[in-house]
Amino acid sequence: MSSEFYPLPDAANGSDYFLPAVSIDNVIFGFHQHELKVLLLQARSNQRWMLPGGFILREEDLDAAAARILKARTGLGNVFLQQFYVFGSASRNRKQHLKEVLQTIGVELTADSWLMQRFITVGYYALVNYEQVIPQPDETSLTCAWQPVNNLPELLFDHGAIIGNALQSLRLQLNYQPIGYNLLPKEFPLKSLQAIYEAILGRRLDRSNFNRKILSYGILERKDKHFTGAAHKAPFLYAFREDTYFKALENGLEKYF
Amino acid sequence: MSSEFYPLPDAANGSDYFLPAVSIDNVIFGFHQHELKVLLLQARSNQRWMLPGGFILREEDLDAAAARILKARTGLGNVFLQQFYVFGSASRNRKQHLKEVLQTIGVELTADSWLMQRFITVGYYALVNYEQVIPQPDETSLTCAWQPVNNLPELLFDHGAIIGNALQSLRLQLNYQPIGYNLLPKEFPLKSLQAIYEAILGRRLDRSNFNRKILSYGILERKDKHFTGAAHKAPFLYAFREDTYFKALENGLEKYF
DNA sequence: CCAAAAGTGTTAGGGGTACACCCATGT
DNA sequence: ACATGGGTGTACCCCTAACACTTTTGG
Repeated sequence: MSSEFYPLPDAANGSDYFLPAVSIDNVIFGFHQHELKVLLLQARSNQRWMLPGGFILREEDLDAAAARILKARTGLGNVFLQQFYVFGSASRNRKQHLKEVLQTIGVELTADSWLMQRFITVGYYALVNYEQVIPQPDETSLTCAWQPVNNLPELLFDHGAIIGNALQSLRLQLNYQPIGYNLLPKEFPLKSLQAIYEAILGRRLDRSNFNRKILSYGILERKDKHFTGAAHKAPFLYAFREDTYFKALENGLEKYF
Repeated sequence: MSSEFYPLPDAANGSDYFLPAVSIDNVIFGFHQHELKVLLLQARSNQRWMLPGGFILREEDLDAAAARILKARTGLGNVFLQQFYVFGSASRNRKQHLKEVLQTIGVELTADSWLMQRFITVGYYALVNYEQVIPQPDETSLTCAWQPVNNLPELLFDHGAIIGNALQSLRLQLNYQPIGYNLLPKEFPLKSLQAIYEAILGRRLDRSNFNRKILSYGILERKDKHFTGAAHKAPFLYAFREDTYFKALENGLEKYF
């Protein structure tokens, strides 16, 4: 939880708008320059980074709330969004930070505010196309920006642990989720897809074997060659064949990775 | 949510004791007579079955709440308990049922009761040793009893879907969780372990290959033979070697199943 | 002796891994 | 021509699946 205040509740009666005691935090993954990145917000009050989060409207599905919060920071709708864990430790403490954050937008919190009670937060991870995202900071944030997963800045609260947990879940579900489909543009070279798998798995894969494996399942369609201007063979571009891809995911690709 | 009312809240001020709007439901798996079973409660008010559930104390860790709720129904502490999903649809509707349930213990709910608002519920699954459980119904229930996973009675709310979801999660995590260790007594024949894997996976496994595979990793220790009195060769009993077993699980047994 | 289940062995096939090799491209 | 990276081929190894055979037990 942290930054999704639309409609902006006044601190005293936010519980008229939102489910009390529950928040959502989104771990939004993008892929750029052969690196896996996460979209983060930087707090105005103390320059620390945090996950884009928010609350659930009184009569809103949990998934819909996560999608609304994601849309507010990225502008994107209809993206792949997956719940992965609930963080419910009683010692999750955001009180001091919340006070400071809300002061920057001129809101004073009293000790009995609905925001000052203990919260549990539901973690969602999203896979989005980096190029389509227009990061939008909220009122309490300096910036909204991509940060490399392998070199994260220091994070507020337990947000560092939440990202680690998201990555681990992503790894476990790798063969059941449309990883590349969401992270890549429509057409892409195999090398990019391989780089994504390598970034998520955290280890190198053999190029030759990767190509054979991924092509063997018939989920990709070969398009034209792509001339980058580099001094080597131009790679073919590929696109996912939606019909076979989603059918294949139902049974998992575990035989392939 | 449903049946864990200790300390019993009065309907008006339960939110003084509990986190509002969040509940827990436990899917408790046991193994008996070659069958996977789930521990359920039968409501006094309408004879329908449901999952044992409850609420989270104001300053209680989520995991601790799930453990407390499990202990109230089974008498067991220190068991394997794993969060698997949050059910957060806005249309999860328990209002009518809650009214009826609480009437059976003489509590009248008003429309503005904390219990009458929308709840999201966190699903946990537990693996327990069937023989150690002493099922304990709560005040609103006729009985607390084991039901076979493959032949469940009709369930209240979305509890049927929750059990299905728990099973699916269990399948996915099969190679990372100490399945047999929690479901079986200290010593057991390989056949029992195989039956558990078959029940969870929903398909038959080859006996010969299963034995070779499971033994190849050195997580089992052979004990004495067990004479059942049946007219065939007496099987060896085995016990988990805790040292190697838990080390092996960290990396997963995926090469083995 | 027989039936049933445990224990052990064997074989064929497939897929993963680790390479080697050739091809296309722009400098 | 050459360096770079793409595309393709291959051989070895291990695992899996399927099934056969032997051993033990009580009827």
